[in-house]
Amino acid sequence: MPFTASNQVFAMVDGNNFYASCEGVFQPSLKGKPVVVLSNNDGCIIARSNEAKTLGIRMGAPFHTVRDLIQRGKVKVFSANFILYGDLSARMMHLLGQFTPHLEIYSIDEAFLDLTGFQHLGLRRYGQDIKRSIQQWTGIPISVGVASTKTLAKLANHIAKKSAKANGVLDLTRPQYIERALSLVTVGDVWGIGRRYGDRLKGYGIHTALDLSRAKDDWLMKTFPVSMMRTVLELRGINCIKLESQVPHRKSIVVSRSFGALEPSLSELMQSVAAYTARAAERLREAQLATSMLSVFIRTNSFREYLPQYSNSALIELAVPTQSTSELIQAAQKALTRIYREGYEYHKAGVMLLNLVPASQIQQSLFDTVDRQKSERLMTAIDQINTDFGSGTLQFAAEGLRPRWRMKQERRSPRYTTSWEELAIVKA
DNA sequence: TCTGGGGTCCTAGGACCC
DNA sequence: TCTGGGGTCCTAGGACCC
Repeated sequence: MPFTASNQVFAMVDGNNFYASCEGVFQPSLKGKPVVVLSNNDGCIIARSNEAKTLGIRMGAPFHTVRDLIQRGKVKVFSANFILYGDLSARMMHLLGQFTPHLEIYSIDEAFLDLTGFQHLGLRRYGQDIKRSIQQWTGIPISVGVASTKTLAKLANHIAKKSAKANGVLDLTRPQYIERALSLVTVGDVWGIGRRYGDRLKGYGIHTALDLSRAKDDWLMKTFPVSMMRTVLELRGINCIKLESQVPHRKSIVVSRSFGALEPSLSELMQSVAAYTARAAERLREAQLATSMLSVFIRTNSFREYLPQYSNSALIELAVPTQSTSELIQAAQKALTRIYREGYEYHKAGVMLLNLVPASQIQQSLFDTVDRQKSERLMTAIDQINTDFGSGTLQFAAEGLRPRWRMKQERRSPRYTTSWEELAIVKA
């Protein structure tokens, strides 16, 4: 018996074309029109409405390579507006929480729901209820996949989104349907199998999720990392990946940006690194964490093979975990001077905070020269002002004023839900 | 001209120690 | 000059996810 019945029931819910759908929530005139959303720096396509997909605009395509398609197809183009998407996401997750005792928020637009014990309600009907509710209260269309493991729920969701018959909801808990479903899904579309493993598997004659579920265990174990075996067991209905409703605290915080066409000078690199550090430190305090290790990296544009290439990073350890922006900016600038070399066109820089610990665990060191309590009060005050009066109201001098290197965002929609200046205007 | 950003996990291999 | 095995820890790089 390849497919084990399990009592567990998971639903995987995600927003269809989430970012593009978010743009449509406050602009009903976009309905039925092709819409795309661009990455930071307006670099490439990160979301497409169904109509934009039909035009042949590929996910991840650099903006400039699809400019023609976009003009011909009269596609509406937006710069990413993550504040808006985050807010709509929070509303969606809040509603989903009312449908389950255990919710795992997996990404900005995806969640797993524990529906174990809900079978008597009719899982398909329950899924339709969820879908209707989210559509009604947020305006976001979603898809729902239901199955006995998270990997199968993902797969059910994948089919639900594509099949007209499913109408956005697929219940895959009954074993007799699983084989057929697995045969419909390309191996590369299975959760946990990416491009590389997908190609390798095809090389071995494994083309569908069904083929993969039938592969030999010992061969899998010696050919791939253990994560592959987990995926295969999950496809067979054996639970290996638990629902995580209590998210463990994150292990790293990264803030990085590319500079686009600009070639920053050393002083501009210094400013940008200071600004990224300040942003990372804000997120650190928001999560009530502290860091004792900071890494800075810079690199040239690897797409331009004809130019001299350079990429390096430097790690700075701090004696005591800290949340202080000024302390971190000092460390970051020290790291940058270590790795900076003249004569290169830098394309990207970033700051990583590592070794994160709960802020409550910070212990004063004997050799500590910083007055931590004073620094903490200052940071709290700065964060509060920036929350109340808008991000960037107060900033550190090291970040520079009106810098050239700030990213391009020429087509951002208003922050309808989070900014007083940008509320939707209703004409009656 | 123009190619995102932010995460996690796993493994291999080196350094080091006994 | 050649010669051992085993354990731990760390890091870099590769793979995956959204």
